[in-house]
Amino acid sequence: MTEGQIGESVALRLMERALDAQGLRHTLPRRTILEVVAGMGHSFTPTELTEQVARRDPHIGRASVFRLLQLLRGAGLVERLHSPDGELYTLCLATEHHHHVTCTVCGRTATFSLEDDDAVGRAVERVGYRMDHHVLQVFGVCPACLQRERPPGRPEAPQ
Amino acid sequence: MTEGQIGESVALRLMERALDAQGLRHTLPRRTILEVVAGMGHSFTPTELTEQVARRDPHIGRASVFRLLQLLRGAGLVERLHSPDGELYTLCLATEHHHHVTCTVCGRTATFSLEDDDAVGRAVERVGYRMDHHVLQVFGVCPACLQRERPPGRPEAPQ
DNA sequence: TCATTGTTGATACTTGGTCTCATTTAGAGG
DNA sequence: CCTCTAAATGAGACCAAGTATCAACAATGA
Ligand SMILES: [Zn+2]
Ligand SMILES: [Zn+2]
Ligand SMILES: [Zn+2]
Ligand SMILES: [Zn+2]
Repeated sequence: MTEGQIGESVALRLMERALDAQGLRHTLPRRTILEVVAGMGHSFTPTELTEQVARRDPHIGRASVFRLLQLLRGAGLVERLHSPDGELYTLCLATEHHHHVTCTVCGRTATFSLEDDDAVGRAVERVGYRMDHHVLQVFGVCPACLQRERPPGRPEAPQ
Repeated sequence: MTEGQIGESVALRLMERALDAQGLRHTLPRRTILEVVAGMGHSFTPTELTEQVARRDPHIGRASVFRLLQLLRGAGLVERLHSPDGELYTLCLATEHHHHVTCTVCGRTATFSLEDDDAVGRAVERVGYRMDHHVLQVFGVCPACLQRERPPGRPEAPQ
């Protein structure tokens, strides 16, 4: 079993458990969409998702895909972010608070944590607001794409 | 002259200078849209903006509004953010790096800075990415709305 | 004044997403 | 296994936020 497949089945199990926890029913459309989401190796756009779902079962409606995405977001298992080229959804299984970097070249996403995450809350309180929630979106270039961008033997020109 | 009006004229001047700096022409539609943007006391949705623009000059096309918004974003004078209820644009004149808190009740926006803003870049580097840009969106409740939410004499129930 | 080139508005189109509603189906209880 | 009900579905209309195209128009510089 490849690492990807392990990740997939874990993701699938977690997502199903999250739906169970909300007393939601097991249906075939849900199962299909969940499998597709779990199979996504990286962040995906709604169109990518709906296309892949339609490929497995053209009968499944667009609305159901969005409905499920919303449930998963509510359960904290996928996050939506607003990338320069459209909406991106990312599967996210980590439980402790963290943030995401998304590669603007290939879409690969990594997670990281801040040493002092509460700094935001404190800074906001200083201007009199009560913080509800915060979203930190980071875009950059992943190690693999950096490698490709600056091939060995042709070092980056000094800027 | 009220504080709001001072802010408006400053905003207007800054925005026109930004367009000048790009060698862009002075046109009536642009002027009108700029005035409306400058007159916005808080963050606004595209629909709010287009409605207000249409009220001043129903002849101005939706596309021109979006085109100008894009120019202003490029010049760093307005920021777009993805709020729970739709897109929000915020006029932003400060020059040094900062972030925004948006009140989820009334839309009022405040700015704040982090003591250690580079913490994000460092955290991202630690996972091997090169950071391009980051967006920190904070939503909360502004002092005024907090006041209204918890009126004097009826203290917040201990939770 | 005139020519150039940037800008505009109309219109069509795309993407992301919600709403409604009639039909289907999961799954609980008998 | 059957029955009933509430949940879930898909079709399709609808809406918001943009973008692309393109012919008409207008700001500026010569
Ligand atoms: Zn995550
Ligand atoms: Zn990459
Ligand atoms: Zn700002
Ligand atoms: Zn407020």
